[in-house]
Amino acid sequence: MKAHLQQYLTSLALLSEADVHYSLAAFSPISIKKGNFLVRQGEVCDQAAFIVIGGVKSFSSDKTGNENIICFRFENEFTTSFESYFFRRPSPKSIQAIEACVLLRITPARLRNLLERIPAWDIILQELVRQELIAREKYLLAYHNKPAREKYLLSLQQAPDLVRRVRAADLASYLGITERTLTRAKQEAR
Amino acid sequence: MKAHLQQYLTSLALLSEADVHYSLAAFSPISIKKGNFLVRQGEVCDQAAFIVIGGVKSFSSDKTGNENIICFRFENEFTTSFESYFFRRPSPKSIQAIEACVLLRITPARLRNLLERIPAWDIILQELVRQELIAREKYLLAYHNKPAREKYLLSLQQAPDLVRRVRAADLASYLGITERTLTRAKQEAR
DNA sequence: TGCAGTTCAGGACAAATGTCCTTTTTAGTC
DNA sequence: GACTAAAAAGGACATTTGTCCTGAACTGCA
Repeated sequence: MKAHLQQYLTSLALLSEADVHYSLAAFSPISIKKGNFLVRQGEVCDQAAFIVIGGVKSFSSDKTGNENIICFRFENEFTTSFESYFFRRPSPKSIQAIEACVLLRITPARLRNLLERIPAWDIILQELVRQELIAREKYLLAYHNKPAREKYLLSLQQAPDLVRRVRAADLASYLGITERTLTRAKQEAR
Repeated sequence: MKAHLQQYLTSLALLSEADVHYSLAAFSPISIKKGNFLVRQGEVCDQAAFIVIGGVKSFSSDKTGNENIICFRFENEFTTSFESYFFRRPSPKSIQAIEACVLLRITPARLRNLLERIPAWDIILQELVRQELIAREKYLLAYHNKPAREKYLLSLQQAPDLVRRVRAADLASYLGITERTLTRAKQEAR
């Protein structure tokens, strides 16, 4: 169950074997169904999760319920509403399972404990934040200010697995276009 | 000249007076004209800068020269091509002065020196990265998947100073629309 | 003050995208 | 295998946005 996380933490080469072991104990496994929420926009996020199986989407939604997806996460990635989790503020976004998921969760309290006992966790978190920033910038630099067809072709090229895996409506939201426009782009690509 | 940076560093409450003093010495003042580049896309960024006076834009540009602006920075903010500066990789974006600027620059080598001598600089950098991530997410959560007029009204409301200060073409690029569309939005807002 | 370069507003038309809806396809369940 | 729900495709039309262009307003500097 925790084998993937164990391997992930080991591969970072920042923790001793004992540290990895101690760290694993701080995570609790949970299975959730497709459609369940890890966090709801406006609520304080009290968990970060390592995804063992499945995938999630992060998004904001307006009063009319339109979803604005800004990121997906899958196996062997962490997911949380970063600001909300660390600063205990209402979350600006929701995180929802787009597939049945198996997660390893950790509460802020347990994470604080890890940080006190194992200083290297500080490095790990720094790196996660950095990667997250780089990912957001990469998205903006590549997709922002591009017409729909180009964005679709780009996603096909840069993230074919994502295109295959998420449903059309979610991919469209991520690309900042409507489902109808995505269909047209697909059709023209044939 | 360095008074603003001194005040900025002091206000963080992370450095002793001596640390602040030592830190200031690592920064070199430079004046640049509107239009000059701090970094060019594709080159390795060898400076981070604290903006004393003026403003800059960060953007990617495609072969046709279209600018895709993803962020602005002004007085009392740091600016750099983060990944390029820290990992010595080609920068995915350019940073260019949109006004005459007075900057305080620091090279990666000098920053490393600061990090060795003053551990609190680690905290400062972490915080800068965090703020950067939060800013990008905030943009995406608020502006992504919104029609042009709404984005313009939102920027008017959330960042009126920015709207006043940057030229229309740059604001349009930042909002992901054309200058013509921005003009229409302005007209309808009257 | 006048001139040149830059920035901004807006007309006319074309193209892209969105809305609303129906049909087809797919996936899951008993 | 049949039934149901979910997802995807696509038609018809409205709206938004973009392109190309011109003229007005503004800015900096001689």
